[in-house]
Amino acid sequence: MATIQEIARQLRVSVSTVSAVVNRRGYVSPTMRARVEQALEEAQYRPNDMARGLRLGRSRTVALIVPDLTNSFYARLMRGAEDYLASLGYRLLLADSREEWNRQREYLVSFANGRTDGILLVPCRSTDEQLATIPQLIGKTPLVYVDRSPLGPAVDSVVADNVHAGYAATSHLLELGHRRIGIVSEPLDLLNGADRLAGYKKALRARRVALDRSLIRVGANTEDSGYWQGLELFKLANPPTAVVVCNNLMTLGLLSALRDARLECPRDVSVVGFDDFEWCPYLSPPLSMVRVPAAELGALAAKALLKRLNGAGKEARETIRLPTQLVLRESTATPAWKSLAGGKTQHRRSRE
Amino acid sequence: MATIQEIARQLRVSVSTVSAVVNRRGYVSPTMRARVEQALEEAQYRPNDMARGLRLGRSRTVALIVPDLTNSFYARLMRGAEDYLASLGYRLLLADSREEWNRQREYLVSFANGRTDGILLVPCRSTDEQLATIPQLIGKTPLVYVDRSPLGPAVDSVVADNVHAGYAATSHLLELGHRRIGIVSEPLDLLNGADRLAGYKKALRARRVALDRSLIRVGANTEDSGYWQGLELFKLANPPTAVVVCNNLMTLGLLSALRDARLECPRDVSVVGFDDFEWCPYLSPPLSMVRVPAAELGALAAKALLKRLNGAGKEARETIRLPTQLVLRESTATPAWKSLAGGKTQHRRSRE
DNA sequence: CTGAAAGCGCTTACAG
DNA sequence: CTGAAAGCGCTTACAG
Repeated sequence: MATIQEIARQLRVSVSTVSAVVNRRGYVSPTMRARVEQALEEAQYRPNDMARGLRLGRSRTVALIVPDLTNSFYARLMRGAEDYLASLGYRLLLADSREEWNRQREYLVSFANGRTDGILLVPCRSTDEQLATIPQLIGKTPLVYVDRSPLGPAVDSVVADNVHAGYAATSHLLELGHRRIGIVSEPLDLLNGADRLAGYKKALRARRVALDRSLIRVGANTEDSGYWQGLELFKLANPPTAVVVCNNLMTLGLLSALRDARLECPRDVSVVGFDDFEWCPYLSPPLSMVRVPAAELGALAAKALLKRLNGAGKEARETIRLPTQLVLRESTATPAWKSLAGGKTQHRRSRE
Repeated sequence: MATIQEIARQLRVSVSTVSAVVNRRGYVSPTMRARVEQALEEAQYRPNDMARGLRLGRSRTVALIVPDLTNSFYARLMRGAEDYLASLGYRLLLADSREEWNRQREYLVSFANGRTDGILLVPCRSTDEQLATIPQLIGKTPLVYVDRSPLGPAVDSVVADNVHAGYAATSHLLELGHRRIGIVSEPLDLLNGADRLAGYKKALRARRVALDRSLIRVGANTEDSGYWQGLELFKLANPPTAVVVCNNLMTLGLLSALRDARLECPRDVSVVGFDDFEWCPYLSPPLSMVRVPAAELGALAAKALLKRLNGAGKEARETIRLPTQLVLRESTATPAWKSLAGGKTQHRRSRE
């Protein structure tokens, strides 16, 4: 592949001149420019970004690490980040940690060594000790946490308002008349999970509904765990008439559990899931879901990172918290005992 | 960030020695090694991959460009590639062309300029002229086409056996007794689309069912186009009793069309979709789908690329074609006219 | 076994 | 306006 040197030698001009026309900077006489451009074209010249990056000390490249790229929530988050970055001439490198600390560690090191300008991280589940090693792994590469953030305040992060999301989902069920409301929570070592559960508790408290610990199940964010935790809930002596499920894969699992327990949704049990996505209206029944603004999360995180890159980097770290939205479809309804007793019509939303 | 030079100076040894211990190559006396390792540790040394890549002329990095990362089919393909590459110490860079030629072009150039070792490409829809410019865009960076391949034979590619997939889906419907079978095809400028349609025609021919052009609708791979093409089919004077839909998003759209046409699946119309994925069993009805081995596609493409990288690169280009699988659920059944006439029980599969 | 030096391809003051 | 030269951080023959 042709280099600037070769082009310069061939044309008997200096490399600075060739470099100037390649980068459209500095003055080059029109005739000179034309000659160089033609030579570049003929030689099929392509700048070597590694050399350029080495010289410049930056690559206009940002990395994003997510815990599961097959989960459309993260795919949309990625897209939000990419669109924002592309509009400013930055490239996005993507990686999937598979919720495994070792993979995440390797990616962090790899991106830091590759001298990526900055890193966007949806951290995988990890212990406090692991989290504490992150700064050391990445050296001085700027980092912004997205969607999930560690508990310490000294980081930049962009997350959803999970407390309010949990509160809103639970309140909706309470308003329909449900009093025994179960929750399949995310792991509590994830701040998101803890916050959503806190919102649930807050909603019960606001309505003066006593907290029943047997209705709180902590899942592992997988379809399987949604299934098993759901079954536990349904075989309780006094089972819930409604369930909040804090992640989309677990919602899927809970649907299976419902089926295997011969329960019908929403007739027997109402369900509110988390992380709405394109297929939800087509599920059976169409699911009421909390929509978390994935693309905005990605875009704002990218924005915060670039700000950190360009600013002196001395401003205080900040956490941005985005509102969520409750999308009602057909998986939530007035509880059976109430519609029987009170004769109220069953609460349903049209499909759209 | 500390450099090898700095470490060497500080220790009063040569850079070669430091480099040798960093890379665990060549002989360094144990005491020397220990001293260097400690200094490296203290200085929090991280090798600069750009410098290394510039010097070595390779980066152990491969790029993958897909047309839609929010489509779980491509997410799984990506995962297959990543797993294979990681096992051999290669990194994967991901990009999403959004089915837009301009984005794809920029990524190709960017990866080529970044001196990525090789590129895996699921090409976006493009004209023959656009396709013809690809070699020029990427210079001599090795390229393997995945899932979709251009028509010329002079490329490496790993694709599904789409002719047979279309044949199997259609044959299944024919065996159930359907004779008016519609198809919502992918765009025909995509070889995949053309092949799946060819398989459909082949199946009809094998059963001596006359081809009815009004039953063939060409969609655009979007949910919207699945919806509209589906409606066209259903409002035919003589509508189909079954439909093959050649892509997962279009299948989604067709489900909406069915609903809006007040048709029930599979009672009124049977449906076989393409690109099975995790939520299909939960859809209403659970969908019978052609499963394309996305992860294998990704892994084998990565393998073919590495072979090209390491081999002298002189072997003939080759196309690898993977078999698909028909997954039967509840969206396909004996046609109504037949169950009425023949008194046969309706053909159903359990949900599993 | 260890050190001095060249060179990967580029950009950018600094002269002329 | 254009050219000669240094240097980004690394690896690797080549001497010693």
